[in-house]
Amino acid sequence: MDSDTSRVSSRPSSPEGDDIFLSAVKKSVGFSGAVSSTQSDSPPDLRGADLRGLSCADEEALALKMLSKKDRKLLSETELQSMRLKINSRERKRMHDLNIAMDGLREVMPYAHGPSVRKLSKIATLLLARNYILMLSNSLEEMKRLVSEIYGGGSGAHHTSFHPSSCATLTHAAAAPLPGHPAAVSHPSHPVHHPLLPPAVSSAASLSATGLSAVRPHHGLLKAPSAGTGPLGAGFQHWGAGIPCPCSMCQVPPHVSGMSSVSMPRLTSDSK
DNA sequence: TAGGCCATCTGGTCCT
DNA sequence: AGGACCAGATGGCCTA
Repeated sequence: MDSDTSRVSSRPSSPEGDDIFLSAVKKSVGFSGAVSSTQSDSPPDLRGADLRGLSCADEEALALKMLSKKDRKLLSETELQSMRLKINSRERKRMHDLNIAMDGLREVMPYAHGPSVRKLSKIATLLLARNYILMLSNSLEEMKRLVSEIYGGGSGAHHTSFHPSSCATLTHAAAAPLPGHPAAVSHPSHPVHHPLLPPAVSSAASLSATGLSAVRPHHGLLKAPSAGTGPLGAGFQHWGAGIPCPCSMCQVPPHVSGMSSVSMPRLTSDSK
């Protein structure tokens, strides 16, 4: 009944709730055809033949007229069953909302969005989001530090004077380049790893701590290898495209007041 | 065919 | 009491 992420990237993570609910109702009422045998849609003791046909209003009314002990028990079972359906429906809705939120998270992730790109799995989305947040906050701190270096009255006020040291503390020389950065895209053998990498400060220890190795993002997140756009695709080509790279190589204008003005919408607009 | 990922059901627990 | 949340179980679909 569900479809998987790899089928179509735009696959809705939530199937039609009405259909599922209706099918659940059918199944619960005794519509046992085309239903998986093991998946008990209602407690096994409630799936007796007595409940078949109670979906019909007439038969339900008829059952209400029968006030024997057995039928009262039946009534309570039907109530129990309807309650079960309600609970199941709520749970479905809850999971659907969760999936919607997950889709929203995917949309703002620095990851390719397109028909040829497989949707990130849930665990990959969460791990990527975590590391992306860490990376952004790290870059923000670095940015603040550089700005204070420039305008703080130090001898290194000139733009080029601080580049080597600051850049070294950033990601150019680090093992984990910023996503989309030239240093990052120069590793085609690790197409999807970079977006998942933690900030430059965090090293392999942090990487393993996040369990990223378990995600194995290279194992086919791309349905078809897109050599042109790379793993980040059109949605996140380079920091300079929308998110200024904090290094001086990428020439962040000194008049940029802060990261609050950084055009983050780039991510959302491209992700569409 | 095995493994990964997912949706759904279900019972339990906690909270309001 | 009712709802939200959670985790385990189960089966379907897809890919390597």
